[in-house]
Parts: sequence; structure tokens; C-alpha cells
Amino acid sequence: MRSRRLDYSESTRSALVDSAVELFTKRGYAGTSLDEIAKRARVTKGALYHHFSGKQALFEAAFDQVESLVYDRLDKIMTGEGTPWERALGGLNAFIRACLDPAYQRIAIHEAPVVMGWERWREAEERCSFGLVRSGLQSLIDAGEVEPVPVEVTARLLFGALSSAATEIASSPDPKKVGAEIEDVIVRMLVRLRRTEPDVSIG
Amino acid sequence: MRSRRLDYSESTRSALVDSAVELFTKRGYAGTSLDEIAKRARVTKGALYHHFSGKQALFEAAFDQVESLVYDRLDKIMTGEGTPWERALGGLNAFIRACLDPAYQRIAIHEAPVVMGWERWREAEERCSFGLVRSGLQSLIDAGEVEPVPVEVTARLLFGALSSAATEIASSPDPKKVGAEIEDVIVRMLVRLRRTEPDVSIG
DNA sequence: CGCCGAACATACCATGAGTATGGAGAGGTG
DNA sequence: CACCTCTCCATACTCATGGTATGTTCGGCG
Repeated sequence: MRSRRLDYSESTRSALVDSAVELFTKRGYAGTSLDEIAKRARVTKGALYHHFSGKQALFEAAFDQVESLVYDRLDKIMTGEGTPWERALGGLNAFIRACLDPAYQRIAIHEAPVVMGWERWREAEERCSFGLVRSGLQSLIDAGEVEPVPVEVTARLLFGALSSAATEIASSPDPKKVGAEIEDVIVRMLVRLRRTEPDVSIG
Repeated sequence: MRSRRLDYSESTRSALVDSAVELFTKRGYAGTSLDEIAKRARVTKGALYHHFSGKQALFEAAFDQVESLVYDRLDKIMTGEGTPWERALGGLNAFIRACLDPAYQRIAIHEAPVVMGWERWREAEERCSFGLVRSGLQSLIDAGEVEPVPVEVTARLLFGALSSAATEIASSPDPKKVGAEIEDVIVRMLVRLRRTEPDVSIG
């Protein structure tokens, strides 16, 4: 039987992470003090340092939280039903909608590369959102839906475009409209890569 | 006649900026102390605070420095001779090469949005590199070289893709190779947007 | 019951950004 | 030349904050 203590411990830990996500989203990593985070979680710095080795570790926990939420949604779509093409479009749409979340925006996209260091961030993204973008693109190529472009590089470019688009969307006065515009442009790009009909006028 | 004092003052100021660029590039904004920067410039924090209102202001001066260097190079190409298509390709190539500079990489692309705040960064880029990307794209459309895509959004996507590609290039074991690959993919994308021949199979 | 250790709280230290103040010397004024 | 002033910069602080060291509580278990 699970002990009462472990419940408590787990609860305060998640309270700390939630608090961190909230404050990091609102005031950024540098602008948020550990005392604030602890206070919002109704504990002290002692508890914080009991659960995490430091500020960076807490940030990474917050990162994992927001990242995994988005990942789960995307993964469900990308590995779900439908043709590779439909799944790709669905995933694209879902990603853009995910980017409307300020927490994902600021923590996962903007500050993570700076706070965690680019190398670590890249590794994490490799297993998450970026991984899905790449595998999605790969599926399209395998299915013969699009031209065999260099997957790694193209996926990287696509992900970069989407990430920066994310900020653009979120900080726009009319996010829905800009989001739709961006989705439209990307889809048109993909369509141009498509080869449902035998090649015409290539080269 | 320009006074000797002004020369000295200007000299220490630029020494501080140079020092800041160097250290911010090597250890990042958060990892660099003002005392270090001042020491490297062979002055004290007093001098630093005489010339700049604080750490952020110094960072922005460093940002301006690296950004303007790149901007000048790009501007010369983008407003130079040749067809819009040639100038666009030249600008693309120059931008990718600029991204190989660690200072531009880390200061202008990575940390600036976090340190300066995304809003301020966007304003600055509006007048610099991003402005050139957009005007270049606009020229291509005006010249009828490419399809009339939505300029603002497409330019934003392109700039985002290039920025993230920048990191990929710089942190690659073989930057030149990856750089060439990325340039190739982008060019192929642009070519697909091109309409030198009357439209075939659109829609 | 009594003890052990996980789960915290409290008190402290070190670093670094920002400030307050003092001084030195160039350039102007009588 | 004497004196004054104002820029330019150094020195010596304050204060916030990340991190550490140590104390305290309490659930679980023998």
C-alpha cells in the first residue's frame, strides 16, 4: 500500500512544478526567484532543494511538463488513423494550436535553449516535438507523397519556421487569423512538394 | 577641433562593447559578470555604468554591433547589382555564412529575444536582417519571379527557418557541408515557388 | 514505544547587479 | 595664472538571490 508520506511528497513536488511553470511563463526564468516559486507552492526553499538540485533542474521539470502535454496530443494525431498526408496536416494544425499556449511558447520554445543550453534542448526536442516533425516528414516521403528531400535538414528548417511562427502567432493581436495564414502558407509549401501526379516541369 | 577627452571616452566605450561581445559570446548573458567585462576592457564597473545604464543596455550595444556588421554585408548584396533572383540567392548565401559567426549566432539570434524581450528584439530585427529578408522576398514577387505569397508571413517563416538553421550549421561537426545542404533545400523551395514558365498544374 | 530517515524549515553564505560618493584632470572664464 | 566646473571614471558600499549547512518534524516500522 502506497504510503501517505509519498502522496504528500509527490503533491508538493508537482505543486512546485506547477508554480514554476506559471511564474516562468509570466516573468521568465531570470525574472523569477526561487523564493517566489516556493511561496506560491506554499513551501520554502528547503522543500524546493529537497526535490530539485537547483533552479535549472526545476526549469527542466517545468519544461518536461509543458513539452509532454503537447507531445501527447501530437503523438495521438501523428500515429493515429488516416493517410500520412492527412496525419501530417492534422499534426501541423495541432502544433500551431499548441503554440498558442503561452507556457509552451515561452518555456519550451524561447527560454529552454538559453536556459538549458542548446545542446540539451536539442536532445530533448529530438525525443519530442521535433522528432514528430521529422518522422511525419519521413512518412510522407516513404509513402511517396512528397519529393525525397533531405529529411534531417528539411525537418529542422520546418521546425524552426514553425517555432518562430509560434511567437508571431501568440503575440499577434489576432492569433487565430495569423495562425490560419501561417498554416495556409505551410500547407501550400507542402503541396508544392507533393507529387500525386506524375512529375511535370521539374528542373 | 575634437577634444582629446572625447577620443578617450569613445575609446573606452567601444572597448567595453568589444569586451561584452566577446564574453557574451563565450559564456552567455547570464554567465558573464559586469566586473569581468570591465576588467577585460581594463576599466572598472564605474566606467561601465557611466556609459551604459545597466547590463541590459550594454547587451543591446553589443547586439547592435554584431547585427550591424551582418546587416551592412547583406545590404550591400541585396541592394547591389544583378537580377532580383540573383540578389536573393546571394543574400541567402551571405546570411548563412554570417550565421557561422558565433557572436551573431549567440547574441543576435539566440539570447537577444530572451534578454531584450521578444518585442524589442522584433523591432530591432525589423530594421535589420529580417527587414532585408522581407524586402528581398517582396522584390522577387514584384519582379514576377515567384508566386505572390503573403509576404509578411512567408518572410517570417523563412527568417525563422534560417535562424534555426543557423544554430544547426554552427554546432555541426562539418558546418560547411550542412550549410551547403541547407542552402540547397531553401533554394529548391524557392525554385518551386518560381514561375519563369507559364503556370502548369497549379491547383 | 522508540528510533530512523525522508521531508521539509530556518539560518546562513557568496556572488553579482546596481548605487552613492569621491577624485582627477581637461577646458573654459576672469 | 588661479579658479571653477563638468565629464569621466574609481572605490566602497547596499541589496537581492541562488545555493548550502544545519535543525526539526513526523510518518512508518520493528
